[in-house]
Amino acid sequence: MPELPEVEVTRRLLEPGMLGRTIESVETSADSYFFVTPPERLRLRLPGLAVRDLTRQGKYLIAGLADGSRLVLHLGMSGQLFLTGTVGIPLMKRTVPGAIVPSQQPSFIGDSHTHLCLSFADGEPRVLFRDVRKFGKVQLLDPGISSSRLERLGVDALIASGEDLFRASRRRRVSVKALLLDQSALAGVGNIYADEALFLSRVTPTLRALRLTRDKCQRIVEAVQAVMQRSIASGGASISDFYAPDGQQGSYQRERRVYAREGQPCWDCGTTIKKRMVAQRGTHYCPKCQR
DNA sequence: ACCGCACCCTGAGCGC
DNA sequence: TGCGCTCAGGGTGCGG
Repeated sequence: MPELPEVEVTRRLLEPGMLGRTIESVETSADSYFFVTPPERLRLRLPGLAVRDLTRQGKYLIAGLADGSRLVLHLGMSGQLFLTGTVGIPLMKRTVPGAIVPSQQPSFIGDSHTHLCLSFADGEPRVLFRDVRKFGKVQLLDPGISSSRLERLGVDALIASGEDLFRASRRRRVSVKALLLDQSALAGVGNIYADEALFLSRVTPTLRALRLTRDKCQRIVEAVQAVMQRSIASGGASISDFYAPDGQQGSYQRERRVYAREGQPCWDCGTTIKKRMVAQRGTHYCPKCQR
């Protein structure tokens, strides 16, 4: 689900519900590989810490805490972050029990897919982290400790230059599609925006990275940023089930030109949009516009 | 160093 | 209705 634009939309809506607030208690589901930091440790360490800032690096959200530690969150494929209380949270077809009537709380808010609940000293709202497939991650970094996950990331896609992509493409025999999905090249591009940006810049997904010119890299990065900025402005892409922390869905899916449009006509030339596997991912493109 | 692949997990949609 | 199969917007770790 979530690529850079969805994570940024999440960050913007979550920020006012976290900034300056002191965590009072932490509830978690049972330990699983969702927890890079074991849940007992989160329950022990987080209470008493205020949230200093909420930043984003690629698809990662990072809450800076008062003692200098950082809570790193990744949404994986199906992760959702919610603020309780606002509207009653749409979770697939259900609503989180207790999201609307907090007083009826049992000990744990949310459903069986809710893995983390942060409660704050000043009351509602709480922050819920739900993730059906558990490909998401939560990790607490002690003050001054770095994370190999974050260190591996390339320049954030929103601020990258054509030259950044060009440098990352040298001596890479992989397809340009694979290069865009590589988080150490540009951070934040996923399958949807890779396909959309390649369409917009008229580049075939299978083109070898080492054959890219500076000029083409420039066009691709401009296209990546154009589709991402546009998506952020429209609340992200809710193609299957992205919900922002306030329960709202985005509308970027209505603007997509190729992703999940196989068999439909290209908006520009009318040619049928094709889908094939590139870099082990479903890849959508217009065979006439992109070559 | 780089590359492709298996794998982590659950749910939806499809054909039979 | 139900079964089994495939696929899904991500990332890591492994062997070649």
